[in-house]
This record gives sequence, C-alpha cells and structure tokens, in this order.
Amino acid sequence: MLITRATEYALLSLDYIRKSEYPIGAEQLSDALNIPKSFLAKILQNLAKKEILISKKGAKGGFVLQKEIKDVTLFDIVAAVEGRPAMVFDCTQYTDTCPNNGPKNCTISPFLVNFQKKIDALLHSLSLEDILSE
Amino acid sequence: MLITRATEYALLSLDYIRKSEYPIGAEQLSDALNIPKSFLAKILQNLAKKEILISKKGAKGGFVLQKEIKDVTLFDIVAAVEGRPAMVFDCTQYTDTCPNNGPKNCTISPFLVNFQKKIDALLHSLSLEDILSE
DNA sequence: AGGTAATTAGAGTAAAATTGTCTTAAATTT
DNA sequence: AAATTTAAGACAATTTTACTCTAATTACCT
Ligand code: SF4
Ligand code: SF4
Repeated sequence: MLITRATEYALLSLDYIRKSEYPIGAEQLSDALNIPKSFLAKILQNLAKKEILISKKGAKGGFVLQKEIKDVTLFDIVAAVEGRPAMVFDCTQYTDTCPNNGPKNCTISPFLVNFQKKIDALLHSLSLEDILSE
Repeated sequence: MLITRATEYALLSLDYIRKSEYPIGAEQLSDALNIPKSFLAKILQNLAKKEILISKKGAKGGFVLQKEIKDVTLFDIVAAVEGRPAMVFDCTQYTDTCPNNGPKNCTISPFLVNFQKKIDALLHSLSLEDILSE
C-alpha cells in the first residue's frame, strides 16, 4: 500500500480546504469528512510543519493552503504525512538481517534503486492540481 | 512500502534459482541466502502456485523456473508472494469507514484509479530479466 | 517395497506499523 | 480574562508483516 489512510485523509482535507476562503478548523473538517478528529489533527499538523498548510491558532483559526495547488506534489504530501518519503523498499532498516550484508554485493539492489527513482519521479510529477481535477 | 520483505526474498531466490541447472531446495536456498527457512518455504510455495516456479517433491527435489525470465513480471511476482496485486490504496477494505460512502462521490477516487493504473503498468513493464540485469 | 528427502498445508506466534485516543500546554481572537 | 483553536507527546487498539511449528503428502532411490 503506497498510500495509507493518513494520506487519503490528507488529500480529502486538502480538497476541502482549498474550496474555502476562510480557515477550516480540524473539528470542522473532522465533522464534514467523517474522519477521527485527533488523528486528523495530527495529519494537519504535519502538513503545516512541511509548509503545505498554514495553521492559525485561536478563535476563527484553522488551516489554509500555503501554496498554489499546482505547486504541491504528491511526493511532498506523502512525505509530510507519513513522516518520510514513500519508499519502495527500505534496505537501511534491515541492516542486521540483510542476506547480503549491505547493498554492495546484492543482486537486486541496483534494481531497487532504479525502481525507487521511477516511483519518485511519478510522485513528483503529480501535483495537487492534477490529483483533485481527475 | 510497495515491496515487502517477502518479495525481496522472492527476488533473491529467483535470481539464485535461475543460475542453477538443478532444482534448488528450500533449505539450500535458506542457507545460501540466509533467509528464515519456513518463511521462505511459504514464499516458494506461492511462487509455485502461481506458475512462476515448478516444484519437485522428494529426494533431489526443489524449485526450478517455470518460464523464461523475460516472461515473468514484477506484477506477477508481487501478486503471487503477497497473495494479491500491489495496491496503491484499497478503498474496498474501508467500506465501513469510508468518509464518502463509496467512490461515487469521492473527490480523490478518480485519481486513485488513475494512479493505480500507472503503477500496474510500471509493474507489468518490469520483467525478471530487467530486474536481475540492472 | 521401504526409507528418506523434499514439498504442502495450515494453524499459530511475535514483532512492527498503522490507526486512533487522550490530556495538557500554548497561542490567538474577541 | 474567556473562549477557541492548534501543538505536542504519550498512550492504546488494530492490522499487517514477518516468522515458526507440526503434521501430512509426494516422489525419488536403492
Ligand atoms: S539483500 Fe539486497 S535488498 Fe535485501 S536488504 Fe540486503 S541489500 Fe537490501
Ligand atoms: S473516501 Fe474516497 S478514497 Fe477514501 S475510501 Fe471512500 S472512496 Fe476510497
């Protein structure tokens, strides 16, 4: 699963937010889209930290898009929400159980690198504009 | 993570198997590649069920490639090993918690379908030959 | 035919990631 | 100051991944 529930919620939220002139609060979004409030709040926080959303605290606060939708890519959204870029396969987390003791003499490692590049390119090529107008 | 540990083990095994004239047993593979034996056995079983490997029981048995490496795609391997095709995001398993009560009036569903098609095309375009010669 | 080497099948366990909750603090508006 | 709303972090539940074990079956080989 390249896209998780968190990313799904992020995309649905971003679509809702972009249609509003005013900031949208986490609770309002949660009600409108039927997404668990606390979970959604975390997701929105992450989007704000990565400069995709602007967050405004206090009464009448909420979230607003920080960039134009053509300038936000799926790559950025997934990276923000998931806390790390979307990975095809992460060798680095298997250093202690790697059958080949590192990618140096691994027969499939070159492929994995290449494949990752293709996925990255695909994710970079898809802007929020593309996503929400399909 | 589009590729799991099971698929990694499958690819490493397929590379090992294709280099041998004789059938390779699960235990031999497990020793050679340092992969947990029982786990690997399951993976090989799945590859055999999906007609990627031929399995030969009894003494001097083991696994042999069933097709030429150019005729096995990454799509098939992942589907065989994982038990289902690689999915970008599976709406169908969220029927009871879908914020939009089904893809009919979902703003991102069209994109998801489109994105899935691109991933499928990519997975279909990569043969074992491509993978192991990179 | 009998013994052994291997796969097959399926239940079951352990570890890790995802998904979701709660509570408290901080900031902003009115 | 009071009300509203985000921020942060610890925590719990659920699901998926990773892996194990045992028993059964099949085929080779002498
Ligand atoms: S074996 Fe190859 S793919 Fe698997 S972890 Fe080691 S390097 Fe990465
Ligand atoms: S909301 Fe859209 S994407 Fe999320 S589950 Fe329902 S249909 Fe699929």
